[in-house]
Order: sequence, then C-alpha cells, then structure tokens
Amino acid sequence: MKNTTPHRVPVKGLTTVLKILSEPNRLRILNGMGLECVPVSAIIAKTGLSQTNVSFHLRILREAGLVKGEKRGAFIYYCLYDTGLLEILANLADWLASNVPTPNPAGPPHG
Amino acid sequence: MKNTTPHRVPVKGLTTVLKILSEPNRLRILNGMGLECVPVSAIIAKTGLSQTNVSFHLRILREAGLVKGEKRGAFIYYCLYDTGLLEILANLADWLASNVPTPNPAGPPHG
DNA sequence: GGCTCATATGTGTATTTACGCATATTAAGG
DNA sequence: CCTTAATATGCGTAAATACACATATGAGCC
Repeated sequence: MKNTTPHRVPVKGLTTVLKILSEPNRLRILNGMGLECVPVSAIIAKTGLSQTNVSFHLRILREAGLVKGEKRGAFIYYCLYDTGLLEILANLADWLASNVPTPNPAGPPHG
Repeated sequence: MKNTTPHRVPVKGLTTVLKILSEPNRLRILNGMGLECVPVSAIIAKTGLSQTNVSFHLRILREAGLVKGEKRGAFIYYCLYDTGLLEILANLADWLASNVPTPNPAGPPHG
C-alpha cells in the first residue's frame, strides 16, 4: 500500500533548530567549529564578525543545545557536542546539490 | 592529523533552504506532502490555513524547487519531487531527540 | 460572453530579528 | 584596589517576513 505522506517529522522543536541554522553567520560559526573547543576570540577572528554579534549568536546556539561553552579562566571555549549535526547538514547540502539545480524565480520545470 | 572542523557545508544556498524549512506552517505543508500530487484545496483543508497563506507558502516552496505544481484544469496539484528532503528532516529530528534534551535557557550541562 | 470555482498576486501591517553601540560582568596581574 | 582583557547584556534600529484583506487571473459551464 502506498502512503501519500512517506515521512513524518515533529514540527515543533524542529523548526526552532532550523530557524537557528538558517542564519548564515550562525551556520558559519557552527560550521567552523569542531570537537576541539576554541575561545570566542578565535571565532571572532575566523568569522570577521563583531564581538557583540558573535556573542549574540553563540548565546542562541548554546541555549539551543547545539554548542557547549566551557570556561577556562577569563576565556570561554566553545565547541560542538558531536559532529552529527554537521553530518546531517552535509547530507542536506548534498541533496540540495543533486536535486535543486539553482532555483530560478519560476521554479524547476513542472513534470 | 586532527581536523578541528570535521565537516564543511556550503553556507550559501543551504541557509536559504533552512530558512524556508524553518517556518512551521511551511514545514507542515511539506511534511503533509508525498509523491502523489494533491490540489491546493486539499492542503488548505489539511492544514487549516487560509487560502492566501497556503498559496503564499506554496509559492516559496515551489520557487525554491522543493515542491512541484502541475496544472490539471482549474486545479493545481502539488507534490514532492522526491522524499529525500523529508528523510533528511527525519534524521535531523532524530538527532535532535537524541542529542538536544529539551533545551533550557541555560543550555545543557557543560561537560 | 457572463458566472463560478480554484488559485495567485498586490498592498498594508505587526512581529521578529540581526546588528552596532555602550555598558556590565568576570578574571588575571600589578 | 585599580587596570586591562575577554565575554556578555541592554537598548535602539533597520530589515525581513508571515499573515489577512481585497482583487486579479484563468479554467469550466450555462
């Protein structure tokens, strides 16, 4: 039997994370992170964003549970809990590249 | 050699899709879709959203290449190109459930 | 051609939000 | 204790956007 809705994802909570990830600078910050924690200043340097802005985005990422920040002296070191999220994002990017060929205003050909 | 940034995803384009997906009603619409095309009225009925709003979101989804809409008489039938995106979203939801235990304002314990 | 149904589009609005500036907090060093 | 460095926070603002209302387009029917 064929199901019209093959996959079901919980909308609540998922959209929250998607919204967080949908901000380019936030994604850049996350993307530049690994399992090895780095101080905020490193993220500022790497991204070229203002201190205020990086702190702003890091707070959002941290409160969402996407990154962790451990305190070392006056520094706060941020890193990922695990790389699972980046893997999923890589999958999404891959799917995008294969299935959504540079969307034009009219959308892909109807067929 | 250890890499601090284990995965690299293209930020541009990816954030666009993430932003589109981050809207709850849009995700609901997409989530309610399958490979079998249904008229807009069905989506309106299923979601309980206004006609204007459904049309608004469908346009965004269509222009992004995430859904296709084929015309049949006065009706326009919408459906997915493939279920890959929903699978990825299911993976994300799964990862979320396993790794982000109901984020509180302070974020998960620092470890 | 006029009528009606299905869907799209134009306009206005209220909410969200990313960002910078200024300032507060917290830690190390003299 | 005062200074300096690292990070966070309060406030104001400009831009994005989800939504409703009204209207336009387009197909089928008499």
